[in-house]
Amino acid sequence: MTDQQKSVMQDRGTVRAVERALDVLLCFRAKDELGLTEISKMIGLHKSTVHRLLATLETRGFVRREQSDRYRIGWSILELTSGIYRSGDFSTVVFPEMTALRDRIGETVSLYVRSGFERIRIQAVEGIHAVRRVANIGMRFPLHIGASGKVLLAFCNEPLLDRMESAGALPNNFNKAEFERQLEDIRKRGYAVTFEEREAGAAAVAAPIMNRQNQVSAALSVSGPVDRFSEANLERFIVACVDSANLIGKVFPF
Amino acid sequence: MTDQQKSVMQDRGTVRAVERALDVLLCFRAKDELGLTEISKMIGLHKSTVHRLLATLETRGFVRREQSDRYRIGWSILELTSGIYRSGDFSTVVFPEMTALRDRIGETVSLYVRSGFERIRIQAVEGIHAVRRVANIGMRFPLHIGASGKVLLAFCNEPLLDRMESAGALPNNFNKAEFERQLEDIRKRGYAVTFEEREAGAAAVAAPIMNRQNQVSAALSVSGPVDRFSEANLERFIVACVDSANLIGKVFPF
DNA sequence: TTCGGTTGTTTCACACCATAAAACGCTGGT
DNA sequence: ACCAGCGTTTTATGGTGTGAAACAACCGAA
Repeated sequence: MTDQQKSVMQDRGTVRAVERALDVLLCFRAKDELGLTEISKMIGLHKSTVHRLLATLETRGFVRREQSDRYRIGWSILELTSGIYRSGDFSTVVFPEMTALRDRIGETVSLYVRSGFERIRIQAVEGIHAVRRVANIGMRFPLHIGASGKVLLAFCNEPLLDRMESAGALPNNFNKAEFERQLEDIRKRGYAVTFEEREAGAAAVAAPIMNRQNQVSAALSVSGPVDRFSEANLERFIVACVDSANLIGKVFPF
Repeated sequence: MTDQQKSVMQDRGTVRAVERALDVLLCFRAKDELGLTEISKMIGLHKSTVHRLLATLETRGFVRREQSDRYRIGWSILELTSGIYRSGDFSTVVFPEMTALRDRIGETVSLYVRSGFERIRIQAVEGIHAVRRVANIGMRFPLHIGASGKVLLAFCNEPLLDRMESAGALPNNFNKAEFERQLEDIRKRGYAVTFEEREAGAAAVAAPIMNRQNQVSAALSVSGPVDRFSEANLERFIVACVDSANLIGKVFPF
């Protein structure tokens, strides 16, 4: 163990073994079936260490093994998610309003929150045109790409963009001045619109959900294929999305 | 630390600190907002220990704090769930078939797997009569109560009931001989029917989903108010449920 | 205001336990 | 038969997780 590692791990007030175990769990974001050696390479730990961590995770149901040598996320994770939306009355207010918005405009409605320098899609209601059900709830995306990311950045009180820059969370050729102008525009309008930014062929409208302290707590977005985001539709989408976001922000105690 | 504790923790091949951290996480099954001292009382650890564990969990996004002193489950949990159904093609086979079954009969369709001495509802499609959306996916129930629990027990190759008995997972006044007869009956019929067993006013039909090794891998259930489980309907429910379970078992590589 | 009783937070010395290397069995491919 | 890769087990070492105690900040009661 190097001196650098030593000095880093000194006095952080955290438990190293636990951090490593959680890192093992987070490996399953990338792939939903992993072998022991595979994991040990991903996080740079010794096989035996990972083995013990996995055994520990298994006793509590956080990982499971299907046949013999392949590990998967365990069912305990599900138990914890069932309570995640219970904050206040997520299921009686937010989800119904998202569904109503989807029914009004027909496109996919998503809800994002910020976590660190990323955003997480914490809930989604599929558009009526959706051919396949993509269950990518929980997925992370960068903050600086996509309508809802920009909304979360634009209405954030702290100088988040600066912190991202100094943390190296932005690409090298990132035009910060231009981006700041975009954010200013979003703040003025009260919503964001993007075309084929995060995904080719896709467009999105996003509006901020503000809490009572007038801080942005989430972003509500409407997204779908660009060809359905015509001039006429776009106006409808914007109005509907902003309205729903305002309504949720008024009612929901984020 | 007592000698008893020492001897217990010897040679388990697991990491104590990690087990404790996971126990902290599992506290959020009972309540979705907890204070530090509250947790420390629940699992019998010192405040400072829990504090360090929570700080560690927070760095990886497994818990979050809303205002200052209240802890909640973090968003990282959501990231892990998104991949949980990806085993094989859960979303393209199992979920559509469950939805189709619901559309055929109108009642709530649930999917359970066994985890230890309990069953977990890993997916559900609400019946058309459902007034409120109950998002209790991930919820645990005993194996010996309810139609799907009995199915999981009946078609389990190992002597699970014996192990439950010796582990004290059964109530004191449990009539094991009678229960064994019920299981034998379920094995003969190929499905289970219960009336007001787990919940007052509710009835359920459940059928096993068998994998290629002819082991039960899950239980599919149809449930609703008893008054809709009349003689005539019941027959339809049973046939439809068994059919869907067979279909899923054939296609899905559990 | 001044208490007492809560919180959550920080510090610190000591014993303990997590660690990684190495050796082990096992399986599958060549 | 061989090798390469896997997961598992064992072991000595010293790093590190631990809980008591002291601390700070809050709240309601007297």
